[in-house]
Amino acid sequence: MNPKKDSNRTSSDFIKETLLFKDLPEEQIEKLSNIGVINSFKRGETIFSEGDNADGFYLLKTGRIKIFKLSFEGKEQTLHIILPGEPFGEVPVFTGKTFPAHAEAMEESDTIFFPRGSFVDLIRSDPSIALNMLAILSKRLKQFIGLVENLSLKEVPQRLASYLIFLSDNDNYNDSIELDVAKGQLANMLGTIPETLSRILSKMVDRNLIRVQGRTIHLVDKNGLKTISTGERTLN
Amino acid sequence: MNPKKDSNRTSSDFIKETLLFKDLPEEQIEKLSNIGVINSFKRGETIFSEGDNADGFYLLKTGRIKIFKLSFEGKEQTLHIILPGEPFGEVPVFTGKTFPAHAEAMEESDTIFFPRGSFVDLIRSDPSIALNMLAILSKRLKQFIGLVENLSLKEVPQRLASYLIFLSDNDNYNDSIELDVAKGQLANMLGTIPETLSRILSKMVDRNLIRVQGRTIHLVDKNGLKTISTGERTLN
DNA sequence: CGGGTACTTGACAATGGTCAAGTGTGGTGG
DNA sequence: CCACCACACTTGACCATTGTCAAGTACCCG
Repeated sequence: MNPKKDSNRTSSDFIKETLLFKDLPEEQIEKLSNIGVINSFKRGETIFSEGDNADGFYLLKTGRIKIFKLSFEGKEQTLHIILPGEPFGEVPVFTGKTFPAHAEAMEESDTIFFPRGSFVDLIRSDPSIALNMLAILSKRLKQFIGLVENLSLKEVPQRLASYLIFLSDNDNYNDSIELDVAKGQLANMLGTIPETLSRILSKMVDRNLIRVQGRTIHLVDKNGLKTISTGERTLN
Repeated sequence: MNPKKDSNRTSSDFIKETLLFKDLPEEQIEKLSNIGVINSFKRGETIFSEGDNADGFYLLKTGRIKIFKLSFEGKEQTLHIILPGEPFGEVPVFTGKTFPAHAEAMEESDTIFFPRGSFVDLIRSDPSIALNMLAILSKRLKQFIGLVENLSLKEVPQRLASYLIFLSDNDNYNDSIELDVAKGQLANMLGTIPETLSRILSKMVDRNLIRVQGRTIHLVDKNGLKTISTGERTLN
């Protein structure tokens, strides 16, 4: 098989199914897929670092990307986990010139990079792209508001309970869920550390709220979890 | 004086000087100022609450608006303080239908309300508005990233030091600053409570980092504050 | 001058982080 | 197929930071 031709074809097929570009006419899609540069990253590889100059943004084709901040001492706070079809690193396209956070591949990932200039031109010519991008940024803003709320107004058990409920609402209606990330990574997302997460999980098991088998978690008392997630009840 | 005519005139003059609408041709400005509905709020009055249905967004003409979240127990986390010329409540225009947070006037304030439909039409017809709005949302996203970083990765003294340095960089190069909000409100912005803020201020005075006279703060040792703000040094 | 609000200070409690020492567990190579 | 190693996770003892509750002081507005 011819890798170049193949990746071109799948690129345009892929692009037109993303939330960002779904409304574009075929010809624009073609143009985009010629402009976009495909890059592959191995698990753990850095895509960009906070402060790096940004002359464009990325669209994730396959894999998963972690967007995060690091403290002076090296503690990590995950801001976002990017899934296939989502753009990332788009903030500096519209504001300044440097990335406000770090991006790292969580697994083998393929990205498509779009240079800033041609993307801004596209927006000028096609307002539906602008509206799509506005919707994406607004959604992200909302997610950040939720994250701020968690970090500032909720304690770790509440955050964990919220996350478990969130997963079970999304996945299925059977009350057994599969963590999509390692527990250490989950701690980073919830704004805590693995030790604390581990302790709270055991406490929840003691209280007969959940059962844990590796990454599988059975929600035994979903209502109990809900009252904890709102802060009505505590874990003590 | 004729209040209606007057407010119309100042409306369009005001609108064309905002970041959002600055690039619009005169005729569009006129149209907007006819569409926009002026509302006045007294100090402490609620503009909207989290969960309220949103069928448009606001532009602040005069005064100050606080955007905030409340916890179950009633603790407040300030997300943003809106200044004249800035839009607010714009997120649900592009995503869903309800406001993700509360908005309250911090002082006597005049706002201009734009219904969703006509604004989306405007974006479709004029891409420069879209780019302006994208710039505004991106900037806000960046601010939220900073807030998350503060809440998750920094302790309160670091947050306070960052804020003091931020004010002094903005205001003047003379190392004396004026708090733009009450200390209790500052505590809400920094993700803490008045008691803790008060204690840390006194500690900073003890360490000869600052001097405090009401809302005026003299930065005695700006370098010291900087090393604290990064986490290189602590306050102990 | 009076009253309410904002702010300060103290004693205490608790949440969650640190450090250290285990206990799995999965994947690779022999 | 098993052994081993690295790494993820767990658990315990301890401590720091910050929140709670209560009381007192200062300050501003009418």
